[in-house]
Amino acid sequence: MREVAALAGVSLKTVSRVINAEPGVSPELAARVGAAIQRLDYRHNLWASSLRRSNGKSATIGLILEDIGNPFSATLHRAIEDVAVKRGVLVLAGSLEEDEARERELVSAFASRRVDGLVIMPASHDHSYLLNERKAGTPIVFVDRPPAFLDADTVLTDNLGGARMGIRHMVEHGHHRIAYLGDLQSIMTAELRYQGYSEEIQAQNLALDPDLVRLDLRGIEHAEAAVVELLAQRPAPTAIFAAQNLLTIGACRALRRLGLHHQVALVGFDDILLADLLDPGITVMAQDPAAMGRTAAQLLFRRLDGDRTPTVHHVIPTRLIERGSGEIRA
Amino acid sequence: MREVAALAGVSLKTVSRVINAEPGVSPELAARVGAAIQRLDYRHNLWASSLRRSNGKSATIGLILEDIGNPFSATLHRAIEDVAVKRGVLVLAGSLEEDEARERELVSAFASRRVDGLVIMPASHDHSYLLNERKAGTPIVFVDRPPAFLDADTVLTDNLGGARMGIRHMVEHGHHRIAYLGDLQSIMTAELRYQGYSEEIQAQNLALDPDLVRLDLRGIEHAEAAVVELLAQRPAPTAIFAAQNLLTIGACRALRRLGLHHQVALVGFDDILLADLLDPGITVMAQDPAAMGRTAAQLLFRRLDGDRTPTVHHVIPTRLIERGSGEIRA
DNA sequence: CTCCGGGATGACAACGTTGTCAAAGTAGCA
DNA sequence: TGCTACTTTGACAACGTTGTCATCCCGGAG
Repeated sequence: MREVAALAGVSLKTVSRVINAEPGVSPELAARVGAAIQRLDYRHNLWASSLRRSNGKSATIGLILEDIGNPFSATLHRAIEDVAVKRGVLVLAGSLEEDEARERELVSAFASRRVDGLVIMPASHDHSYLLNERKAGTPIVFVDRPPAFLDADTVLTDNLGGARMGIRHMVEHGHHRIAYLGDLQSIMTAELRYQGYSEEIQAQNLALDPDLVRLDLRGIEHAEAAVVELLAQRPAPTAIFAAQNLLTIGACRALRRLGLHHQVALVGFDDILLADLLDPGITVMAQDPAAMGRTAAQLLFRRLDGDRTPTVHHVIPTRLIERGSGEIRA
Repeated sequence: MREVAALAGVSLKTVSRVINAEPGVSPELAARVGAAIQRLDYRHNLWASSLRRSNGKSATIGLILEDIGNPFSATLHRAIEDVAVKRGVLVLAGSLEEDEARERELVSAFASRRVDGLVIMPASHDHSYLLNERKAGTPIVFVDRPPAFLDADTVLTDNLGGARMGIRHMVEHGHHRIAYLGDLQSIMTAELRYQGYSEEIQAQNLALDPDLVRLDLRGIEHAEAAVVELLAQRPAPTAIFAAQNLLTIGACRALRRLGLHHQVALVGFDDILLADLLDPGITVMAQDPAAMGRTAAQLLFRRLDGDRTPTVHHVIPTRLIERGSGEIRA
């Protein structure tokens, strides 16, 4: 900037004025400064600028996701970016992989970079450590999973309601023995989905049979094995509710392997790309990560704009997509 | 930091020394400073620090992708993150959506944030504008698509070779009339895949029939319509090569709709989640976005570490995954 | 002619940090 | 005792920018 000022024969401050389009610079000087900027291909230093400015905004927000690479997180990320670009804000993102320590590391890395706000899909179960950040004025929005020991804005999928709806759908198709495949119970969303399953089973006056339930499954292979086991029981379940993406795929694989994919009903939680090309298509309770991201980002920016109203808890509904596998009758 | 110094009863500089773990601070003072840092929950300001430091590293890199939300980009992003975390580096990412202007905006936004390096999956066709960044010492690596009018490190999929292998595979299964579905020819990778198709067709002494080729298709619906058209011709093609993800899905849908999915062979470029659950499974030439991301990140960090050797061009091979649809005989 | 008002411009300090260098303290040795 | 050598600590400037305030210049009114 000093060089630009020298080349244009003006003071530093005038260059600053031109860059920030402040009023009160004669057109002639502005042109000279503009030319100098071009010639030296000068780049404004946003950090120095935000360091000096009183309110010190960095036009950057931090995003903490379970895994940037998985489709759910990636769609969420993209939706947040779409809201952010409109305000010239960039997004720093990091993956957790269910690692609580990593969560704190990332928050701390974001804090040293003075992000304006934080969107978190948490892995840990105590967020009181975030009190400092909030005291420093950084708004925080939780997505997909709620905060613990901290009151903060939240955007969640209707896990409990979605699971109940999925179970009800199968009951309506005549099923009484519905097996359940669940992810790690330590994950709040997994717990809620299981709660939805058991509530709905009981609401329908069915027996909650522990032999039909497989929890803490990680990944496709585990689910596949679990389904083979479940179907070997007598009486065998006539329907399966898979409470997560990969578990649905595993269940699907197992059913095909056993040649039962036209006999045993299957409903999955969370949509799967291509699920409509299969035969039968896989019926799912679809989440809406794009809506979640959009909502979370809008909430965050409202807070950044000074909204000090009490914390808000959004619940994004799930949608039943009937494709065949969930409509197989008992 | 001033407050920390006051509370600990030491000078600013001593606090700075403790934070950066510089040698020559007595353990007693270090402990006092540590306690003060805890008590005031002081946060180091990385930008002020990198502003002052001579080499001024921001421990942040910029990543420009076609669409953070699509599985290919997301996997690449994740692979880059995995390399970056090991060095305590964070990743800023943005989506292009094939918008050349947006590409320059993003580069400029990254530049004002003083990122240490840039990984770009470009949309534009002239990258001479990046010369400034490079002159400023920012290493740049291109992924998936090569730079134009700029010599820079590159990590590409073997598009031409992959397409040739896919075509050869179908020829070996007795096909002579192989249709081609291609994305926008303006995209370099699409052009290369088409070139692979035509080279291999000619190398096999087959006729390159323009009636079998549909280029500039965007998305599932277009591909679906194109396949219906292609198969209405007489003589009809006996095999289809879909040169991109969504086009493969579109082709698959069309074949199912026509009831020809067991008669007409199909090979897609780029793998599809769940492709093995379909009947027949979809044979693809799989790219390896994780390897591309890893390679690109390693390259970038080598440059950041001072590697000044001539530019490098990595080609990541594709892999043929046989699942059934590509092995249907003519 | 002086004086006032207002627009254009610049000098300077400050944001939070670290590199440089000097000062102060301690120990060892002749 | 006086000197050196070394360790520990702090004062100060500087990184690139902007907020504050002073200065300068010009035209118009008294």
